[in-house]
Amino acid sequence: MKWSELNDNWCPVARTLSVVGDRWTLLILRDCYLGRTKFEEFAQAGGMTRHILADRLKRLVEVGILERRAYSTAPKRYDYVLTAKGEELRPALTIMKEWGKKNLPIRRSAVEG
Amino acid sequence: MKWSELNDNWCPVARTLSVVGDRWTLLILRDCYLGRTKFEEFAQAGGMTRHILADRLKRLVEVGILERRAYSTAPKRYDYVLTAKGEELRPALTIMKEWGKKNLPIRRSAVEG
DNA sequence: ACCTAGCGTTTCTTTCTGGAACTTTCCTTA
DNA sequence: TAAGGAAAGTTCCAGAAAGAAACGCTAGGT
Repeated sequence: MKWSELNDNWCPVARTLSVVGDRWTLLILRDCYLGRTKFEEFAQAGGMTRHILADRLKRLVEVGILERRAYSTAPKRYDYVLTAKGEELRPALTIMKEWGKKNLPIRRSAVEG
Repeated sequence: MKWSELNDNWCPVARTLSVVGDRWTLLILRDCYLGRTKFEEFAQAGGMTRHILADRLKRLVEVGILERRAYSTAPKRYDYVLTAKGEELRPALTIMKEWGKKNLPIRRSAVEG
């Protein structure tokens, strides 16, 4: 089965994962929940390449999790803000945060957010 | 940043995703929550190739989300069962299930689990 | 005129994934 | 006792996706 065929899967979990289930998308969402909205912010904080970032943002907008909003007209600039739909996924990330804190402690440094 | 560098990231969400954040791992977990335990069951239900499945199962065992347990010694056979650690991620999948049901309705058929 | 910021896009190389057959170890059935 | 099958992986190859890093575009600052 191809990843793209998952969006009509019988299982709602599979359909959700067809949208947010890849390596970087959930990390972008985390950044959104932390208040980031701009391309450059995601690019610097997220760690993925700009290439991938542009692609994932487009997909998140298409599916209605983020909204692409012009915040400046003179030099055309857009940022990305969470929609209500996007907010509904926040609890899932919260669970992952707690799980990571508890089960995957950092070895190199003790800093934690 | 490479995916593998994520396991010592400052962010607990990132660390969690370094373990379960890829295309198929969460789908394997879904199967676990549905009661599947055997390699062949995952292979048939999940839709991923056996290749990838073997790799992901190994990783889930290494990190302690699943336990590889011999259920037959004569022909050596193993199955994979959730640990307590693994059970703790169930709520995240539940949220994704609900989100998918609500926000990504099926177009082709009306069957739903 | 030149530099910088913001938001992507392009190119090239490396890594990962999909598909399908193959292996190994036993068990069953004829 | 030979044939066939089941379970749990492995191996091989072609094609898709990701990483790195530079390039492009628009517009404002100096």
